[in-house]
Amino acid sequence: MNAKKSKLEQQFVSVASDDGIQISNIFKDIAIFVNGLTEPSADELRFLMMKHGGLYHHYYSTERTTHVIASNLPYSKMKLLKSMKVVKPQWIVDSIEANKVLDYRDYLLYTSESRTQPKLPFKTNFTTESNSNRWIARNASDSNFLSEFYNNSRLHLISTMGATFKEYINKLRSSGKNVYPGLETLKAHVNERLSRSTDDCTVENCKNVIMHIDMDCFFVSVGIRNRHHLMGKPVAVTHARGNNAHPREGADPTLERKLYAKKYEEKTGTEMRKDHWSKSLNETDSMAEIASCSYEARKYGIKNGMFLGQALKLCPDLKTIPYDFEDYKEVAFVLYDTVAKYTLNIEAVSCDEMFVDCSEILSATSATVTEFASILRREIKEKTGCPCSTGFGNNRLQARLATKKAKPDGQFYLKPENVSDFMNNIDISDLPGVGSSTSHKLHSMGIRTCGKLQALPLHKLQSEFGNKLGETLYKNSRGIDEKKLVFTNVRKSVSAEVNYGIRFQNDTDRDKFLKQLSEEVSSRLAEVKMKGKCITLKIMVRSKEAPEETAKYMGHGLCDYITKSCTLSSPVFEANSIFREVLTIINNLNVKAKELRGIGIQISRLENNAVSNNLKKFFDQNDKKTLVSKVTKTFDNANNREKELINMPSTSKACTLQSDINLADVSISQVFFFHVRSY
DNA sequence: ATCCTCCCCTAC
DNA sequence: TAAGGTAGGGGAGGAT
Ligand SMILES: Nc1ccn([C@H]2C[C@H](O)[C@@H](COP(=O)(O)OP(=O)(O)OP(=O)(O)O)O2)c(=O)n1
Ligand SMILES: [Mg+2]
Ligand SMILES: [Mg+2]
Repeated sequence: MNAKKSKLEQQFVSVASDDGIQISNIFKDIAIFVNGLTEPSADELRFLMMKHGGLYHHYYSTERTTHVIASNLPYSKMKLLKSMKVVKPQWIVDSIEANKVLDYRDYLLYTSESRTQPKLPFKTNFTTESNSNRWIARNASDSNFLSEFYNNSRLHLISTMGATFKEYINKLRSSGKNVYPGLETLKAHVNERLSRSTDDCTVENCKNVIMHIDMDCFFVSVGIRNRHHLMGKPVAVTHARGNNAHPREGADPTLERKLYAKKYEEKTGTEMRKDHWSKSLNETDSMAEIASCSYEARKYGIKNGMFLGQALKLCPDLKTIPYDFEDYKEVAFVLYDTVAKYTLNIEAVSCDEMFVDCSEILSATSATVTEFASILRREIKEKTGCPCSTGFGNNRLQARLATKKAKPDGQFYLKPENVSDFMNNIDISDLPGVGSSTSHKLHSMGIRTCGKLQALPLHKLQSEFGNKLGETLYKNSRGIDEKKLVFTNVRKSVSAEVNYGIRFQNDTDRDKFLKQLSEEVSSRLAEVKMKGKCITLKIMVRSKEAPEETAKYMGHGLCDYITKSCTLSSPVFEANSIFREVLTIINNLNVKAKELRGIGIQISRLENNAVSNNLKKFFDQNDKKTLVSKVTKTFDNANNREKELINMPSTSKACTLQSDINLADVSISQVFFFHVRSY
């Protein structure tokens, strides 16, 4: 491959120097870096740039590279390059044809959800392969679909943010220099107080006080900060603004819901009571999901995850507001940073939620639970403008249930002597681990509260729900939870899946998407410096009885789920290796491309793919001459980069580096450079 | 016994 | 129109 490439390069070089003619100077202020496979190829682009007065960078430089050229950029890589102009290669070709530099903005690889970049209208008549970048991707056959989708998927956002904060806590804890400025402020406050509430904890039982903290209707709270007229009103965050669905030929919400219910009955032998689709919708009712709804909206029975159409039936007055992904991130970081001022004994649960072991905070400051909760909540509200609630108890279960009681904008300490009474009235579906399936089973046994649940003997619960869940139900119903907080998180799998917009006409489109997804997973593995032995392909296939057109626009509809995995003798992270395996799997499954409604790739049995391992491999696989030349080539670039990097916090530094590494495709030499420099 | 694969369930 | 992701716990049943 390398040999082939250099031969090509020589050809171009010799052609260029042979005739020595520069055709034009249109690219005189342009310097490109080509990422990944493109059409025209990188070598051809290099040749074209040379002929038209432009520069071609073998390595990406933030200072000097003006444009990144790519046909496909894994989304996770693209995110790191948000500030760069990532442009389709056609820009170069068309510019040469026009003999002037065309507006690169017409050739941007992706469209963003950002408000500053208005989306161009969709024109059905003119969509072609070569200019499809001008229009918004409608389904997974479009090459832009994946990034378009991830840019707008709130579930993708909360998943990646969850992972981000688990990693964030890991990093803060392992950085060693742990200072807790919050403890001093708390102490000062304690010294000023007039009297200690008797209705609170004493020094002895400060041990093992667990706090659970969670933002109140997170996305809504963030969104209404600057929408004063919506405060105190029923509000929901969703993509749709009202019941405005376009009717589509063959789409039948009533039929699909009936089939869904039928399938459910066949499986469970009981009637479906799915909250989120319990009302019949007509074809213009919105099937956009509500990510979060205000407490005023909840009074009407509206819930997170419900279709907007159904919510509007419950409350026609419901106001909807759009997403603001950047703001959610900002607020979430403030939440975590604020708690981290007091302790790093934090188990990150999600972007708006965590468990905290408060034993050290309370014993170090002699603050009461109530004092700490008030101060912490006030601080978070002052900094973010958003309310949160806290619950305290002797274990994570009690803390979580206390939060539930405290909401919204409140705090509650479930003291040991009150646990027994408190549990009696707790609804079984409030227990963590009890979702729709388990609660439905319990309901059909006539059990709705933990008090009732306590009457069932352990063996009965275990035979009904399995050993583990049975035991958990038995203990949790009594307020017992032996699970410890987990402060350092270890990844066990990495995956990327898309079950929206999957519509393929043929295997070629299917395979193109599968390749992009492989690149996405590979890029995520690289981000966390991991590789894995087990590759799993997950697909959703239209159920036989389901109509081809789904009730929800581009939704998956009623599906059968299939997963198939293969285990390799040695772990991999390269996109090609992953693609090869999933392609084999999908070809053996004999599922028609047109019937696919969802695709996912998961890598498990992970091992570290640490820099030092790569370095070692790099040394093993290259002779001395190659090593020296590769490292020298990146020296200049890396030297410039370091100036920018030096002021960054270590996490961003690692990210930026990682993006360079992926981008430049010179992983080892660049890492080598920094590795050596940092010691 | 223990492990592996293919599920199902749950939480955000 | 709409953006139904992602990670982990765990069970059934077959292979070792
Ligand atoms: N089905 C869901 C559930 C949650 N979320 C997002 C939006 C929520 O705001 C955020 C946090 O989830 P929570 O379960 O904490 O719910 P809220 O914060 O919205 O409300 P609560 O006050 O009950 O915590 O995650 C989502 O998009 N879809
Ligand atoms: Mg919340
Ligand atoms: Mg939450």
